[in-house]
Amino acid sequence: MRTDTKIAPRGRGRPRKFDEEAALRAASQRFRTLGYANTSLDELAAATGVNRPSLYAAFGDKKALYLAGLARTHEVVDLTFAALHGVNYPREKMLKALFIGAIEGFLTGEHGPSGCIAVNTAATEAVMDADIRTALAAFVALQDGWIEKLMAQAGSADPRGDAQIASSVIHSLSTRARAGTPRAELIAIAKKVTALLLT
Amino acid sequence: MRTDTKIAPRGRGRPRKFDEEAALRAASQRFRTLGYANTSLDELAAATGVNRPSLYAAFGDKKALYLAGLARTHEVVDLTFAALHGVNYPREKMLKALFIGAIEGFLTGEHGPSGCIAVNTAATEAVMDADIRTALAAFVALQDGWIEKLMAQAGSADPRGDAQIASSVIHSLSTRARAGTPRAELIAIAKKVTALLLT
DNA sequence: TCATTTTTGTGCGAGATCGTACAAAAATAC
DNA sequence: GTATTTTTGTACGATCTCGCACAAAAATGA
Repeated sequence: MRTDTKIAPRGRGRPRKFDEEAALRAASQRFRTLGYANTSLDELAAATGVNRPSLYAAFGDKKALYLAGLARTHEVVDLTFAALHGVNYPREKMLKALFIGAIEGFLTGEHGPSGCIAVNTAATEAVMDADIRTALAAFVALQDGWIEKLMAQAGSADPRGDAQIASSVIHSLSTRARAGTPRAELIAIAKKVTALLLT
Repeated sequence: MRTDTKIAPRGRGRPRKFDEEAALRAASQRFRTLGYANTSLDELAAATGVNRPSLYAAFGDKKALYLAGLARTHEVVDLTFAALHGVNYPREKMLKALFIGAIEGFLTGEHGPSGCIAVNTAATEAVMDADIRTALAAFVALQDGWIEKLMAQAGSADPRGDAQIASSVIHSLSTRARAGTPRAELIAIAKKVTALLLT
């Protein structure tokens, strides 16, 4: 993953000192680690290298920044699934790619395994905040839908059912990663589901 | 579920005006809805009817109160699983009891479906807080362990594997409930996994 | 060179939040 | 009746947090 991006010139006034994409990445990372409510704007400013007024100018308030981070994650996940689309994997290899990819992603993080920002931070806010709930639902639907497509492509007899189960287990793998479950156990669970789905 | 409990006399000084169990229930409910970070002590005081100094005297600080709520949930879940232990259900009926029980519980809540306090609020704090991470891991292990026991009792050929999958799907059902997924869809997912586990 | 535009960065103000100090209240023990 | 013990409830201080105001800075356009 490239971390250096250019700062596009924006015409008239004083040029920006920060890259919006990079700032969004850093902010998302912080939100993922700490959760929405635990992440203060001071921390976001420190993490992004952008001070609060500039963050507000660029993204709006805290919630808008969080939603932008969720949307960015949504895009990244979308692209990741799209990359598997059209690749001619049999079901077993496809499932392995999905689970291993998810697990390795969930195990990354600034302060230990951090799982998925949507499953483990958006879900917390979802009950009280309709916007975040909508974004979470869209994220879940995106994952369910893509896996269904991939299962169909790989010749599953029940793509919808297989996708719902695989997707659900991925949600749990995210939560388990945050709980400190070691990689080997996560992989063991993935293998069990894979075997079951292949029967 | 009984909501009225007696206030036991505590010997010497002025008697308590509140029931510790009832206060813990109310506090847990609030934590489950709002998440740990979003729940202020003012809200807890209002929800329990106990003012802050008394809450501190009875439970310690905010985190101790949250952990006490998690522990109480742990006990309740433990008792619920224990009730199914020894009951002579075949696998299908046992799985149905597990999934339906989970789903109906997840759909309750003060402000819409609130899922599971451990999966959807403890997981958020787990990365930064070792105590909460430990409690979450214990909760997950409790559920995995019980379902394994129940699957073995019901004659599963791979109780461990079946339990990991069923337990994982239950985690996802909690998250999906908070995302606003309707009951019918949650039940459909449960049915799909049940069918798969019975093959 | 001078005006215009946009970003930066300091600083602030209103409000929320946590935890506790302290006196009054309500019980028991002697 | 008096002393002792425990809880209650008000009040407070210290800190954090959010969002913005405002002047300085750094670019472009005329």
